Parts: sequence; C-alpha cells; structure tokens
Amino acid sequence: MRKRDDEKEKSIKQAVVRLTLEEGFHGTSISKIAKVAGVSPATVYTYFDSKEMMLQDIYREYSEEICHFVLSRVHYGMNDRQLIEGLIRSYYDYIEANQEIFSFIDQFSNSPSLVGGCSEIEGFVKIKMLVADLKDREIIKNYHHENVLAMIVQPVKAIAANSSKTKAEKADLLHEMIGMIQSTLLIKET
Amino acid sequence: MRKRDDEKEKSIKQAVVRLTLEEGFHGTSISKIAKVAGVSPATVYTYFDSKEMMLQDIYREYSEEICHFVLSRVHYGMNDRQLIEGLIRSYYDYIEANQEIFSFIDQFSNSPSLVGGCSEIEGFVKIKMLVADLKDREIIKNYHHENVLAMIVQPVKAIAANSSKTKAEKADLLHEMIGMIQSTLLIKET
Amino acid sequence: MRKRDDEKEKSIKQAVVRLTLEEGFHGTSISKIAKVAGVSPATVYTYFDSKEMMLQDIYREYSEEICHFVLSRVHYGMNDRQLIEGLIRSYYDYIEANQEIFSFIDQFSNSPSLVGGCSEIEGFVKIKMLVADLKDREIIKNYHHENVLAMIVQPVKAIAANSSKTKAEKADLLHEMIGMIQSTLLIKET
Amino acid sequence: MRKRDDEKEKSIKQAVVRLTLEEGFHGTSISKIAKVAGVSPATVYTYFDSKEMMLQDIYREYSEEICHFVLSRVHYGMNDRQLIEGLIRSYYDYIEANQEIFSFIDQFSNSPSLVGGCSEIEGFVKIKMLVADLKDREIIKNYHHENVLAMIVQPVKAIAANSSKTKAEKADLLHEMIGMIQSTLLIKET
DNA sequence: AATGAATGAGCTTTCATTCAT
DNA sequence: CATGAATGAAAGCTCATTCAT
Repeated sequence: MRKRDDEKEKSIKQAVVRLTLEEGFHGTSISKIAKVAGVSPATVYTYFDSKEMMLQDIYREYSEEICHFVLSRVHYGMNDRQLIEGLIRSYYDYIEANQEIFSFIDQFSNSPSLVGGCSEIEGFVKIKMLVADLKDREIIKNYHHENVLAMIVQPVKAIAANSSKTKAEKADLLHEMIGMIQSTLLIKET
Repeated sequence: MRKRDDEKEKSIKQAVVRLTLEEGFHGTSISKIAKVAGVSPATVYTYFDSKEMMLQDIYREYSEEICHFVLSRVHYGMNDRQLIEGLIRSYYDYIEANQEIFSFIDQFSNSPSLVGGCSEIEGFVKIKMLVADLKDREIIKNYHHENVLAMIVQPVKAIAANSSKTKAEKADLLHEMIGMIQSTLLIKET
Repeated sequence: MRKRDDEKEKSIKQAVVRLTLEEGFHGTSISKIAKVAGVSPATVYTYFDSKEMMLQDIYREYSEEICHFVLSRVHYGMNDRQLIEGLIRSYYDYIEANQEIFSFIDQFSNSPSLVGGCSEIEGFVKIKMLVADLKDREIIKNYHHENVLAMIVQPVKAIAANSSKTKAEKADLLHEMIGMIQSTLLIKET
Repeated sequence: MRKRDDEKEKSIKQAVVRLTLEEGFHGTSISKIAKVAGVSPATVYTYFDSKEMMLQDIYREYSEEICHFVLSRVHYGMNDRQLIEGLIRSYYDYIEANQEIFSFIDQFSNSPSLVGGCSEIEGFVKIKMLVADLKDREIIKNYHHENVLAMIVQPVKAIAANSSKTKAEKADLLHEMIGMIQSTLLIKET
C-alpha cells in the first residue's frame, strides 16, 4: 500500500493558492489545480472530499497560520505602543510575504456561500482574547472589541492591497497608519 | 448592437446583483441571469458585449452610485464632526439599504483579474478631492490621502458585514466607530 | 430564433433505445447517445432536463405506444377466443417488430430506482379497465385483475425473449401458449 | 490471485446484492461495494478477475441457490397438485425471503450484454429435466417445455414484484394463481 | 431587437482498474 | 494476501457564446 504523501497534499494546496491569485477564484478549476500540482484530477479527491471542502480546508489552515504568525510577534515584554505596532506590522508583513495566501483568504472570506459552511477559526478566538486582555489591563481604550479589531485589521489591508505604490511608499503609509491607530486606541499618550 | 430598452437593461443588472448575493459570484451564469431577468440569454448580449464587460459595467455604475450618494449627503454647511459623520454614516446607510449591491461591489473589487480591466471610477476621484479639500481647509490632520480614506471606508465595512449582530447593536458600534475616527482625523478637539 | 426540432428529439430517443439494446442500460451514456443521434451532448439537455427525466419520458411514451397498439387490435366484433388471442398476439407482434423498444421498456421497469419516480401510465389503466369489462361481461373467469393480467402479459414475454429459437419455432410456442391461456381464462369452453 | 478467506468473498457478494437493491444496478460501483463489504477496492480483485466476472459469478451462484431451493421442496411423495403448488410456492417463498437476491438476479437477467457471457446454469437444466419427467409420467399436459416453464415461473414474479399490495393480499393472489396454473397444466381434474 | 436552439469547451466528480508497499 | 494511493477515461451536466429565425 502506497502511503499518504503529505508533499502531494501540500503541492495541491499551493496550486490552489497560486491559481487563485493569478486567475481569480473563477479560474481555479480542479483540472488546472491538478495540472499545476503535478497530479491527476482524480488524485485531488483522495486528499479532499470535494472542491468546497478543499477550499475550506485551505482557508482554515492559512487563517490559523496568519493568526499564529501575528500572535507569535507580540509578547509581554512589549510596551503599549509596541503592542499595537507589533500586531499591525506583523499582519502587514505576513500579507507582503504571502500575497497569494492573503489574496486567497480575502477572496474566500468575501464569498458568503463558502464562508458559511466553515467552522470558527481558533486563531481568531485567540486574537479576540488578546484584545480583551489589552482592555482589561487598561492599555487600550474601552471600545467594543469589534471596533478595536476592525481598526487594527481593516485599514492595513487597504495599504497592502494598493498595487500602485512602491514598497517604500507603502512602508511610509504603514508607519503613519500605525501612528494613527495607536493614538486612536491607546490610553497612555506617550 | 447597443441599447434600446432601458427597462430590460435595468432588470438584467438587478438579476446579476441579486444572484450574486444569493448564490455567490460563482452561481451567476448568463442563463440564470437571463431567467431571473425574464429575457433570453441571447438578449443579454444585445446590451453587453461579454460577461466580463457586463460585470465591469455594473461595478462601475453602482460604484458611481455609491459615491454620488455619499457625496450628496455632505455639504458645506456642516461642521467638522458632522462632515466625518456624514461620510461614514451615509456609506453605512447605503450598504444597509442595498446589501445586494454592496455584496456585488465587494466581491468584484476582491477579484484582481476583474478589477484589473476596469477604468478609474469617477466618484472615487471626487471623494479623493473632497479629502484633499478637507486637508487644505485644515479640518482633518495632514495624513496621506490614502490613509484618511482607508480610515473612513474600511472599518465601517466590517461593521456592515457583521451578520451576527442585530441592527441596533450595529448602530451602537457605528456610533462608537464614528467617534473613534473623528478623534483620529479631526484637528479641532471639540 | 431557431425552432424546436421534433426530428431531433425523435432521433435522440431512438439513439437511447438502440444503445440500450446493443450495450445494455449501462453503456447508454449521454455522449454516446449524442454521437448516435448526431447532436452535441449539450443539445440533449435542451430537450430533456436530466438523463433520468429523459429515460422516464421515453419509458412513458413507448409504454403508451404499446398499450395503444395492443388496444387498437381488439374490438367489440371479436368473439371470446379472438379477444384473448388478439391481446396476446398483438403484444407479441409489437415486441417482435420493436425489439429495441421492448428491451428498453423491460430493463427500465426492472430498475426500481427509475420506475419509482414515474407517474402512472395511462394505457395501463385502459388495459386494466378492459380486463374489468371482460369480467363484467362474463367472458373471462372471475380471477383477480392482477392475475388475469399477469397471465396475459408475462408468459408471452418469455417466448419473445427466447433468442435460441427460430421465428417459426416461436410462432409455434406462441400458438400453443395462446391456447393454454384461453383455456385458463375463458368461461365458455368452445 | 485466487481465494482464501471465504468470509470476505461472502461479504463482497452480499454487498453487491444489497447495493443493487438499494441503488439499482447503476449505483453499484467497486468502491461502494468495497466500502460496504469492509475491504479495500483492490481486495475485490483478489477474489474476482473483473467486475463483469464478479457479477456473473454472483448471478450463477444465486441462480443455482434458487434452483436448489425450489427443487428441495418438491419430492416424489407429492401428488400432482402438490407438485405444481410446491414449485410455484417455493419460488415465491424464496423471492419473498430474499428480495435483494431476486432483485439482483432479475436485473441481471434483463441485461442482454451481461447475460450473454454467462454459461448455462446447472439448476435450470435440472428443473427442465423435472418438467420433462412430469410430462413423461403424464402428470402435466403435453405442452412444450418452454411454455410449461414460462407458465410456472413468469406470473408468480409479477405477484412478488407488486409493491402496492400487502403480504396478505399477495398471499391471496398467489393462492388463486396456483389454482389457475394447476388447472392449465395438470391432466387429472381432481 | 429579440429569441430559443445549439454547441465546443469545460466543469466537478466517479469509474474500474493497477501500483507500490 | 491485503491495502490505500493513484490514474486515464469517462460520467452527467453547465458554461459563455453564437446562430438562424
């Protein structure tokens, strides 16, 4: 009996993500995926039950990965400003370093019909808990969790997605944006 | 091969938008559109040159509509806080009242391959000019245009898209968010 | 607008029936059917909603045709023996002249999953009424309708299906079988 | 590539028969069979050379089983009427007690392409010899073997297959049918 | 201008079978 | 012997688009 090849599963997932960036969520057909991954279309179905479940699997895996990456870059030694900066900058860095993955995640989460059948992402819960903790410790102002998160997460996406700016210009924008959000959320002025 | 019955063109566009909300960007095929719009598939091609151009047409039209709506609700008589609130609230109101349209616009603008072939939206230019004007008149702080816009536009989308909250709860979140953004952007404290 | 081509629908149905005889119910795929019928696979779907509904349509049409044929060959001028003979012989004649159709009908009616979704055949009702009438008029003995019908319909199928006999031998068997059934069912001895 | 675990072969055969009843002759794929039988698809090929040969094997085995069952219930001590009744009733009883098997056999024998490649069933020969013997001993009338068999075998199938009747109603029909056939075939009136 | 018919290309998925362990 | 992995081929069906009327 041939054994399950984790390399193969990985390369299928990468093919999906790559095709999603190149040709959009539409051009991502099973046969194209198989071709890029170097397997037969039928083989895809030994690793995933259906196309929909495959997409959800990938979404879940990479969502967790992003959360893990972001959380790994903030720690207790940081002061207030560093915490906010760490969250935003790590998110931005991930997007820049993994544009394909981010594009996939973003397109997926904007597809109501797909995201509906997907269970809660663990990493999201942890990040919400982090925000709650920052409020408890009176580091950030007493805004609703949802608004704090929206403030940290949404504007930075707009910067990352801006394809008409150079890397340096975007770095400038990001630097400024971090300042804006720090002044919005932090209690301490300094 | 151009225009005639505006009623028919309208109903095709509505069909597209409605199907996009109900079945996602995928389930939006020409024949389904034609069925919902009450015309023949061939007729769609009397009004649009191809599916891609049709989607871009619709995107452009509704994008302009949104911008027009937002701009129509801010005027010179308003004070500083009212201006920011007006912009954000009008955007939010539009989304709430036209969920189908917003869902379409959002999914479209998250499809790199589609949005690429689409010329600049006029209304966006006007809004950018408004932001520039507000900076010139020393109403909002001297941040980059892009960041000001991101701040006004992005977080509110997160509130509107939150399907697990009631209308009242979302109104609360919006109210708070407006305050957050006002304090971030405005020069005058009052 | 091109108009619906009844010839094309007919040739699709014939292709189904022909393939069912040649390659069994299994080898009857949409693409083979299309090839034999001289149309594109997609065209099949402008005439039928799905493969299953297509099969049911064909089953219904030919079932009615058989019943119509059988009923058209018995009439009130006939005496008792002629009536029974007419029913059996016309059924047998139809099968001999339309082996493909009969094979299709027989295979279909032996597929529980298909026959389940199929509404009652009108012609069957008429034949049941004929049997009832023959009993009312005291031509055939007072057996249950179901048994009378089974007696008329089932044994003759075995003769028709017997591929190891010549036409003449089968005619002999049929002649004898008619006698057997007449003596079983008829009240009058003569 | 042959035999070993009779238990496993049995459970494969049962899986085939069960799936044929539940999902028709179509839904009976090797992988489904393997799943139901609790083995791997590859294992099926340890016991059978191909799917077609597997089906023929099963057909042959169960056909022999039916014949054996029927023959085991008639014996020389019986009088004329009991003989006919024994044959018909034992056949009916087998069908009622083994609907899955009968459904399989019936569908198989209605598939010309399958039944063609199948050698003669031994049990059928024995039953034909029994019929010949009954004729020699002047118990049943001098009809052709084929017609005698058709009379005994065909109508009872129609009763067994009638799914719209209760068990009791079918027992009534069977009782009457036995009488009809006895009067048709037997020489002695009593 | 408007339409239902028509289609080649492509979709997702399953098939019977073989391979490597 | 037994297996899950692997696959070319084919399944049923839908697609965006064009054709003939």
